[in-house]
Amino acid sequence: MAKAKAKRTLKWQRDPEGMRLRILEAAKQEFSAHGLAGARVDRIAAKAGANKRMLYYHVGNKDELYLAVLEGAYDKIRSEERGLDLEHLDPPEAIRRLIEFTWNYFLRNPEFLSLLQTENLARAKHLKKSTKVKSMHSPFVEMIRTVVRRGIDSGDFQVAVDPVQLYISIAALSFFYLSNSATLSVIFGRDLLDKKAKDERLAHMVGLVLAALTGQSVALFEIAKAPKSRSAVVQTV
Amino acid sequence: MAKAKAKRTLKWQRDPEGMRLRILEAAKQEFSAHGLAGARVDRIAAKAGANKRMLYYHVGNKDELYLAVLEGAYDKIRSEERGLDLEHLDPPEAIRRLIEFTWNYFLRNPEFLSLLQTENLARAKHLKKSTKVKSMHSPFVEMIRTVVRRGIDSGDFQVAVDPVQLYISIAALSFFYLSNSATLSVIFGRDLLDKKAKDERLAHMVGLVLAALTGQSVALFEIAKAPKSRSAVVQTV
DNA sequence: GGAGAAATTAACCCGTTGGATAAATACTGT
DNA sequence: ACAGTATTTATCCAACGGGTTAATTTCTCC
Repeated sequence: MAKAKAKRTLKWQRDPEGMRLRILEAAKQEFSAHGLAGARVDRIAAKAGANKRMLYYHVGNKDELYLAVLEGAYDKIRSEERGLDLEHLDPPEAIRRLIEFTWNYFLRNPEFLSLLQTENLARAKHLKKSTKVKSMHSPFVEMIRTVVRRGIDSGDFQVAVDPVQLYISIAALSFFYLSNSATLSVIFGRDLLDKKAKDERLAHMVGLVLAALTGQSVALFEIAKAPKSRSAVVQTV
Repeated sequence: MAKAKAKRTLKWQRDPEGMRLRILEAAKQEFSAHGLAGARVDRIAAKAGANKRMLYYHVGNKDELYLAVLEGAYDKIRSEERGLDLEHLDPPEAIRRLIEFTWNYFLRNPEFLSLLQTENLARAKHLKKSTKVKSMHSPFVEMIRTVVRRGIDSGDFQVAVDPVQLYISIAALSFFYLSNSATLSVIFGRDLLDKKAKDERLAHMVGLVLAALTGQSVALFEIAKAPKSRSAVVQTV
């Protein structure tokens, strides 16, 4: 019989790279769903369609696996941010885009939020060991610093802000809302994740930050576009 | 011999209430330090100076213990907030005080942050079971709503904001900074918890929120008190 | 086509951990 | 003072979970 063809039913196939990816993906799911201590090595193996031994063979023990996942997560968001191209937008638009990107990225990648929470619960014990992660953030900070400086020079922004401080605030507004939506929804008795609530939140955040930077609180919220002079405009809810 | 006096060395004393408190305190420490899955029942017992059996006798199993801790945490912050007395301050001052209180409360009670993170990792599974917690938040929201309304009527605030949205933003700015300070300090390469950094953060947050509400970005940052007309003022860093 | 390396499976090991059982000790009211 | 109950201690254990060892199968290159 032709050798290339009916190779019979092999019990398994070799696929080191694919296996490694499946393991990391499964681990990401598991760690973000259950935290570091709550994660189960057996579940990761099962989810990856692999034998538990494979985790140790391809990545390492539980902690190393976790760090690999974490590094991958940072890698992904920073690389997407690099494509934002804020240089060619006028400063207020650049800030708006950064906020919108951050918000949407967090929405699309809830595991990223969970992983960060988990790592902070561990006081960044693992991240501190990583050499990769430390180096990839200064370009990002410079990107924001440039936007701020341009905004001041153009007169769009009233006050210079430390770019790190600004980025932390932008991230905070999205991060806290989303990562704590479960408890917040319970205590405030409303679903913070339905369509309408999410739209309102984005508008609120953009308004808050841009108003503070530009001093133009009329443009604060989108619905405040055509108000009757200076009297207050009530935001949706 | 006098009975009240030399009662000899008792092997142990009864103290149900004290024991319960010590257990809850120890559990708070343990859960906030290690998360739900990472917490060890034996460690809690040891830390409480008790026998493991006592946890089950006085509170319940691990999950019930955890919920009791969580409820206690919410209870404490809401009760302190009730003493803020925002009604008698003019609106911008009231907001400033709320921000400062929130910031300082989180600083003084880091376990509260950890507990919330842990509970959100669990998607509020436990909190949903709690009947106590749900009821104690509407007064708080009303308190903020009143401040906002007063600010609009007085002309201090330019735009009406949903009080829940506003509170979430205020909490977010402090919460994220503090709860994620470990990873943020690593990736940005500076210690976000030293004295100077904390002072700057508080000023930044107050400036951000008040500028957005009042539209007075000149008063944004404390150091921007005496700027040379409308040109930009560089914030500390 | 087959030897040796790479990848994967299967089975096991052993400390840990949440929880339970039973016995001992301290109070309280009478 | 003592009986009965509330509180606490002393052990125990079965399941779990991370990690390891050893055998099996597939692939590659000569």
